[in-house]
Amino acid sequence: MAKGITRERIVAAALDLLNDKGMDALTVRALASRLGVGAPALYWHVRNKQELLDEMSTFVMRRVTAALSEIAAGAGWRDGVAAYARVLRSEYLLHRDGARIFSGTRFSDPGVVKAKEPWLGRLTAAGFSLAEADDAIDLVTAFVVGFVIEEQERSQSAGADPGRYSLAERDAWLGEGADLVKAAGHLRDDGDRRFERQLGVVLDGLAARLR
Amino acid sequence: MAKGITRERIVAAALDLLNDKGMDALTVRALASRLGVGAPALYWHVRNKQELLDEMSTFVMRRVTAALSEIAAGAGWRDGVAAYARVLRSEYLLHRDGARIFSGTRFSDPGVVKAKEPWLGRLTAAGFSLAEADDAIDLVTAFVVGFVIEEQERSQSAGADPGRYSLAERDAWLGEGADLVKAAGHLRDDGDRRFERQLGVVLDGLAARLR
DNA sequence: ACCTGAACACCGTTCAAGT
DNA sequence: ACCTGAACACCGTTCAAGT
Repeated sequence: MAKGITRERIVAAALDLLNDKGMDALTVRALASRLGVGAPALYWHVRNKQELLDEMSTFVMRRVTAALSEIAAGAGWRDGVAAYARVLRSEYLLHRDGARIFSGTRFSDPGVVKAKEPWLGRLTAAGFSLAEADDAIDLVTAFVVGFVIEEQERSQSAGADPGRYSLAERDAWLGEGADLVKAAGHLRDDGDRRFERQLGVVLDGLAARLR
Repeated sequence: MAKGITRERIVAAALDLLNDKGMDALTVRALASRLGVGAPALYWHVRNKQELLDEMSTFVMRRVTAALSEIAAGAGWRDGVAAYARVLRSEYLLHRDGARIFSGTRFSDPGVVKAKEPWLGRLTAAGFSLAEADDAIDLVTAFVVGFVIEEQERSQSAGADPGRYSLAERDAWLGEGADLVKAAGHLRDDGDRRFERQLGVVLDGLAARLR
């Protein structure tokens, strides 16, 4: 019953395995056994493990572009860019270590790269030059990637080593001085709010380019 | 002559090996042989490979904080934050896949975290609230991490697969349509200039918070 | 205290052979 | 066309034993 392995089923199972067991446990052998086949069977459908990882990240990015094509048809540039940032973050957050694994990989699907087209159109229509529009998309993408990498690392090592991020232990670990660092740690609120505030700063910076 | 392995020598050799051969070739065995010892010898000085990676990233971040303590004593907040962003980027660029490997890791040295203290002081003195100052540092860090991950991935896969990033091949790969994406690709200039422009946008966004 | 030799339980990948 | 079985050249890590 497990036969009839396809490229899509392999990618889907790989994403499941990643979420279940984490990056280190995402091995060709474990993936194959989850699909009910031997490890060499996968090499009929996929050139090597790197191609599998590329395919996984292409899958995630296709979901991002699909989610975006439904939104933001008539919205202003600011709301549109904000929606892009939120969708990218939430898709990364769906997968363990998503930002680290899926960022900075080459897409096997031209459609994912082409998805930039309407955004460039919207931004230039709003008054940005083409170069500014391209910079804007790259900047927002870079911000989301960096933000979520830190966010996921934090939540993961909090799970593995609870107390490492408790405020009291952190204060003790920091030792003498560093009062502002400690105070800032106590002010720190949840990821959603911090994301929205920092995204707002980026959008304000982009808005400043329109004058 | 190769004896007298220390933690520092191991970390230095690991960074060398990373630059020479890349992430996949950074194995405990290869590192040991470069130091003229057997692989198990390293486990006397380091708990496991993860601890070695943490130590490497702490080393890199110590260089960042050291470089910063020499600059930016009397500079304004904007120049100071810009200097931080540039130093962080250039230290990441010194190591192959530096941004991906060294971002989002836990520091073994409280001193690295404490280095935020003078920055929080400078930003609050300039009129930011403590929460805004903390956000500002995180935002700039996230931007640099995301930017350099993309930058290093691009330069690495350009080295491995030349032509993959040639404009003509890329245009052909994109196929029909996507005229703005293609035009933006042709406008794209070098990393330094793109970094400075995007950093400027972030700084403008932060400046908007001062009113 | 510091390192070696040998071993354990794994990896990704290849390839002849089966159906 | 699709998959198995067996094998190759590796991994990270442990541990008794040496000095």
